[in-house]
Amino acid sequence: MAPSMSDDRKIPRLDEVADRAGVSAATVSRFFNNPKMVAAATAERIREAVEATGYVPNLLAGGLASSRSRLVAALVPDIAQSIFNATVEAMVNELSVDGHIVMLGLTGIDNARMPDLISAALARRADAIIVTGLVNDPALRDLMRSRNVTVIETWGLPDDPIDVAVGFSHRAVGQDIARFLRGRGYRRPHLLTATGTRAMERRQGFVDDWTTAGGETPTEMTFESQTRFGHGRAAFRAIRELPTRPDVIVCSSDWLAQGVLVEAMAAGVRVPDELAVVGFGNLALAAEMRPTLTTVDIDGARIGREAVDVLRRRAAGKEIPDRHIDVGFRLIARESA
Amino acid sequence: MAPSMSDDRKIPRLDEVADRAGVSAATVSRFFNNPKMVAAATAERIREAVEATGYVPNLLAGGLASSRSRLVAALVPDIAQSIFNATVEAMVNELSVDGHIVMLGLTGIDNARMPDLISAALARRADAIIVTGLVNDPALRDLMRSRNVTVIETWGLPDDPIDVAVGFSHRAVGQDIARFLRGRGYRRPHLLTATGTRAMERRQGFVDDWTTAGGETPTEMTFESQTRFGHGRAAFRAIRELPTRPDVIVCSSDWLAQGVLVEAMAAGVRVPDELAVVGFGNLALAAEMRPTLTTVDIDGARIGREAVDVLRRRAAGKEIPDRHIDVGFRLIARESA
DNA sequence: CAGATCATTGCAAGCGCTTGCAATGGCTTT
DNA sequence: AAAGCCATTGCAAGCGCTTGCAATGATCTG
Repeated sequence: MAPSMSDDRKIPRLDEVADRAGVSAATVSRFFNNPKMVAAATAERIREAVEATGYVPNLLAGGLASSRSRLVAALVPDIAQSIFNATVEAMVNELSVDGHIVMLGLTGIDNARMPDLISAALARRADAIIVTGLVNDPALRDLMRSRNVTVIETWGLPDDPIDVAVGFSHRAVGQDIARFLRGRGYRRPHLLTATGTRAMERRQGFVDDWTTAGGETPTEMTFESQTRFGHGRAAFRAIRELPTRPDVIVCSSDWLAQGVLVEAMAAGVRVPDELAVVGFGNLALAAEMRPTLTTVDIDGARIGREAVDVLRRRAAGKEIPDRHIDVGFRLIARESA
Repeated sequence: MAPSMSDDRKIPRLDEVADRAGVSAATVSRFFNNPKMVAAATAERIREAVEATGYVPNLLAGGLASSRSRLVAALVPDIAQSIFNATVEAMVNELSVDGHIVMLGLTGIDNARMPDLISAALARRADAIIVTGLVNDPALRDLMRSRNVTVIETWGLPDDPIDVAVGFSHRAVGQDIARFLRGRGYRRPHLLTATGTRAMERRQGFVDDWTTAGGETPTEMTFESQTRFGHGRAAFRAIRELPTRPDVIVCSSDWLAQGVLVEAMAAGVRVPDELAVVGFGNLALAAEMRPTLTTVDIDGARIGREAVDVLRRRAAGKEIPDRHIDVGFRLIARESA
């Protein structure tokens, strides 16, 4: 009944468990951290003592002594309706198997809180820091490199990773989309791009491939903020005013694409005959709405798993031969293009 | 260039900063934890020393000594496309202002991993544990109550909270929907419900209100798993086979509702004239798709903020007078009903 | 001007665990 | 039967910080 703050019943400690089991604290410690070192009979007595006392190890103390925190920081821009959620989810699930916890840090779509969050992670002596946003500040990169911490950059493949990168080539995505649309005979693409670095890389990949192949420079619009439905809507209307109407709209996110689609349907524009649409992300909706959306699928969960795999290899003392781990992507052709 | 694991440059400690600033370690500690206690001139020297050494406090050691971890555990079923994300996002953002970090735990939709995650949180001596899933095991509830940790249950208002609850009455939601539909003249509701405890409470609220007001017992279907688009689709088709066709479908999630809607449109059924649909959650899509969805909006971010507010009040030594904090809900009438 | 008050600071004893090293005793091996 | 090996366990010295208590000097107070 009383609020839990007030009852300060004593919390059992390691040595009490040890006393009860008739062994030293060291043995109980080993029971938790290195079970194969303790004899079966002893282990059983310890197990009973733990049970009886309701002992829960103090990992703050343990971490201090061993300088292993069993804490991994996951730093993402946001989780509201983020494309990164599958990655975070996979990471959290994989790591909890190993007895690690994850600190969730939200850097903001502009990554403004990145420095503070990295500090917070280092202050807790995180075993690893996994970021999806970009860390541009050289001082920060150096700080992380100077610490005994694994750093994994995900969802992209920077030329010179801080440590290890798990992701795919955004440029290649753009190129693939260009190639695909060319193959389908489209002539006048219009690009709808968010101003983020990666969306811009995809855009550049598209433009380069398209023009190199003799296509005209695509018309385009960019958006400052995170792209949502509303932007897609507005964009569709703006596009209708264009002197030469595009025959396909290439969006930097499925949200954007979905907005365009909804507005196109409302305007009675036939998709893809009059106007085709391509998205990016393959959200749950993409395959469910009508028309179904042609988009690019990234296996976000796999990115999370691969990242954890790197951590495991490190923990096992193995070297990571290739600092770039490419998980690729898949262009999924559906009804909209 | 070398992987960061290998260069073990020495990490600066508190006393090195102290030496450099010509003060004792205690003073530097106070500089970080209780700045108003140190003289301005001294603070400035310390600041410089911190800067020069690149010192980052070791919060494992600090937490051990002070028995304050500045760690809050957030335990949610999942984050894939979860209705709880706004709550988690708000919490993380609010807490980082106070210098707290949040440990994200995914309990699974059946809450199977809840016990392990609570142990993990207690092992890190979390200052607070915030759960959205239900903690049914009495032993677990007692364990948490016996520890010096604030426990906040969210998204519901259990009769006897472990500590504090922030949420709303699911029963009342069901009742409100029943009242609303009656007001609009609907007669034959059909319920689509996930088997979760809370969805069931809403269902019960609906049924009780509906029948009490003289309505016939609604037809219904329940789903074992997490409800997605696909379930809504399948449900729609099944409903078409019913002997008496319902005039409104009440879904326990927007996903379900959206699936029904998509399938209804495809089948040429006019919404809401031939068939109305009500959802729950007010996802981003609800207002964007056509027809727009009548649903119930929960201010998830507010739940997160209120929870953090409770933590702050506790930290300030204030008592929490009411252990139930009701954030309410809003039924949003749109086109679909 | 003596005594009291206050703002700063340092001392040193922990906080609860981990782990290198050494000790113990039972088994093998020759 | 002596020597060597191995599995198990205990000892004790930290890990890096916080904080109650006491000391110091400065500023007030009457």
